[in-house]
Amino acid sequence: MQAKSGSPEQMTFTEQARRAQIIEAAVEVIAEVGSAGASFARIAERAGLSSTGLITYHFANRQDLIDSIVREVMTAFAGHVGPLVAAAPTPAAALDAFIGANVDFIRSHRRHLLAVLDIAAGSRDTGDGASASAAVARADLDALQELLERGQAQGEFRAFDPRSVAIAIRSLRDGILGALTVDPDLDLDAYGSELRTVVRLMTAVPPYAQGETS
Amino acid sequence: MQAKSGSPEQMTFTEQARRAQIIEAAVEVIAEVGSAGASFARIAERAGLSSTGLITYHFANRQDLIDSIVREVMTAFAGHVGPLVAAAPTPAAALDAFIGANVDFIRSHRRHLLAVLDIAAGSRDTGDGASASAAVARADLDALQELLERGQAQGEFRAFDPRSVAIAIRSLRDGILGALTVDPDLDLDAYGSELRTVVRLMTAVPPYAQGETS
Amino acid sequence: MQAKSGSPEQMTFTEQARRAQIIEAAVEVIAEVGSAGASFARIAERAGLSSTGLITYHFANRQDLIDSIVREVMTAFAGHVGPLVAAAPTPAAALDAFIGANVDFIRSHRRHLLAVLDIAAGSRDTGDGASASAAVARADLDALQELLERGQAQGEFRAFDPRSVAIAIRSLRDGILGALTVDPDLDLDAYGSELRTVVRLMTAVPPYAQGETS
Amino acid sequence: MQAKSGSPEQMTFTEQARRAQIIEAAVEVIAEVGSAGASFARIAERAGLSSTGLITYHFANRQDLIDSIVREVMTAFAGHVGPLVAAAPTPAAALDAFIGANVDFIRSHRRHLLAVLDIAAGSRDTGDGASASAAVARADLDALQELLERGQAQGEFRAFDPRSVAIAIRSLRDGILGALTVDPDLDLDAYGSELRTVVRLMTAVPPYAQGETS
DNA sequence: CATGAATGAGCATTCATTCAT
DNA sequence: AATGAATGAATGCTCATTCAT
Repeated sequence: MQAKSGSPEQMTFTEQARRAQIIEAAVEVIAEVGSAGASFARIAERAGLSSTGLITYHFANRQDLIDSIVREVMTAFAGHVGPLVAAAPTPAAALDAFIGANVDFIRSHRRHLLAVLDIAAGSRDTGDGASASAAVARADLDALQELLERGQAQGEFRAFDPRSVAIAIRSLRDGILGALTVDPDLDLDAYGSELRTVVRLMTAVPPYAQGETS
Repeated sequence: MQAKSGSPEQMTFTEQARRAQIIEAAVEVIAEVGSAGASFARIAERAGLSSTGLITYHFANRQDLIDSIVREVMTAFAGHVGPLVAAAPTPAAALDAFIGANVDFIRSHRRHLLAVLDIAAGSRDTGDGASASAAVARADLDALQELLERGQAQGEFRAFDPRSVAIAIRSLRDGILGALTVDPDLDLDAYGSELRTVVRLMTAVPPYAQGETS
Repeated sequence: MQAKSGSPEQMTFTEQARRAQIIEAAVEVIAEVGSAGASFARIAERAGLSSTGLITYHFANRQDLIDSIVREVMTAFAGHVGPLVAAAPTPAAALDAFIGANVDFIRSHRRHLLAVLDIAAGSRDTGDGASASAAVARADLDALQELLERGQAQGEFRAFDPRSVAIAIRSLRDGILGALTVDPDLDLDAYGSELRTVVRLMTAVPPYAQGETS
Repeated sequence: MQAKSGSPEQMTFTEQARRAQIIEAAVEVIAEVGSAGASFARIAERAGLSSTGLITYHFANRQDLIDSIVREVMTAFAGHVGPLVAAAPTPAAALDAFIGANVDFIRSHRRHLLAVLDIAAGSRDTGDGASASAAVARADLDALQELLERGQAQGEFRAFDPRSVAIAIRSLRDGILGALTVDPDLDLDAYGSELRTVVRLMTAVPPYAQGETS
């Protein structure tokens, strides 16, 4: 009778299409007015639905909708960034590809990421500690840290605390969206290339310093 | 008859104390459940007030309360970071001091900054673009950019786009709070010192370049 | 998603019925305690609704509800008075029919008119001057003035300032409600017939004048 | 300790002055935004008081303030109209003086009367049935009726139901304020003189009709 | 006499959610 | 599968009134 959260295979085609339509509308609304301002009424209006009841019909509740958005966007994100990073020959190249792929994805999915970022910012205190966005964020950070450790093991990266630098790199990535919000005309190409330089400099083994300090 | 927003000198002692008490309670609540979830009811409860009416009595508006929080925190922030940065002999030292002072302030005012960051994240779509937090954020970024340009002029920093790197550094600073939210046990000392290294590496004139130009 | 103000044809049967029910309850409450005292809570209670939310569900606004009441009552009023006035053979007969029809309508719709009068009295200071009730009142007065001018052109009415006498007649009509409020046991039949005499006397061509011109 | 409603003799000079000042401010505010919109905050602001507490200090409660306004204005009204009516040699002259004095008083005390009219319109349902304004209105009407009866006894007025015509005349008088509200530029002189004519015509003994019907 | 801080009831409105159809 | 009517809790805010000073 009600909102199945089961795997997609159990859904009819119509069901899947409706869910996608609602998620897309919700992403747009959240990107525009924030998660807090994205009422079911506004989302339904944007999606051209006749009633907010349809949202509750397809999603168990608000949290389910929000989680679905995060899952959807992060899946697409992983599908874009993952292969490019995996294809890189060395950890340094992978890190460079990671920044580039992130910038690319942000360019093409700005609203989706703004929405997810807004959701992540607002998901505190839920008690269960395992909101979809928090879990995804943690996994993301772990992967980055592992990449850094591999690079250190192979001598491509200088000696740093991998957790700290992973956090720093994630901060830089997330900061792009913040910058875009404040200044929508930001030149993403220029900023992205500066970011690649910055990340290279902060991770690279210093050419002389290495010898000098030893 | 109500809620004067006049300068603090025009306020009675009681008025100032109550406002401070309410602001403190609001900061705690916002840091915990976000600005959107920080209802007057919750703030009043936290502050031990008998009713939400007292909040409206001391602040004209919800917006007035929010703006007051931002003003209060940013004033304290500027009071801590500003002098330390100003006292530094060179731009590079100033940048290092900036990171250090930020980490210090975040350590001692975590909830205050979480609150302000949450407010800033949620202040979109207002249109006028002149919400208290947006203005403060812009001024902050401009100051950082100017510092970088001075350092470049004095040959302390490598050639980079000052705006981009200013944004990057701000991203790193703001990211601390995000990291603290996800992982409250983060070792701030360790992360702060890694951050200082990272910022030095990303701005410093590369050793070989240094040699070439000398 | 909510509170359509569209034409009645676009409404479902249920919608129309609920709106009518709420309007009827609101009229009763306003007639009793005035527009200012007619809170949604009181109206909902009178209508037997479970919550004030249902009022906001069917009407966009308090203003929308108030305007709907005025529109509804004035439409019924025009539907009763208009044809009777239009059917009269001469302006004098029309004026007589106007008074009679007004008294009739007041008798059968006392509370409705009390409500509308109260709304009209309270709709000041809005500035735009185009509240539903103000517009209706002006149109009403204009029609009355035009009737008087026609009567003067046909020699049925004495020479008077048509605007002034229109205002006077409207004052007499509106005064009925005031009198009914103060003294609910007022004999409307007696008062109505006296009013018809009074209006005839104040507009008729004086007998001697009549004789002179014949 | 608190708001005495006792006779003026028991009040100090300051007390009297403060009450007058508050009443005057309240009259202005009520005339502008209506009784419902005239909050203590607005009245205190208009009167230049530092707190609404001062109003409650001088008046027992809102009803006391409202009643005081009505009493004050109606006393002034009676002081102006009464003597002029009493000085007239005949009932017909008294009635004519009554209309003239009313128009005069309205001209010089427009806001005061608008305030009282608004108060009267909103004073329903109080239960005790004896709100200050209702009592005053009744006394006013009784006096008018008595005047009409005297005129009939002396053969100056035609045979009509004195109560009905008294109500009609009061309606005409009260209507002036309504007209002034809708159209502030109304020519009071012209309207007043038309009103005198109208009242004469509706009360006078018809020159021929009298003979014809007998 | 006067002040201003405090109180708590009441307001219109928004909202996610339920449910009969 | 979808609709739209209904619910009731929650929100920011206004208000008359109280009271210690």
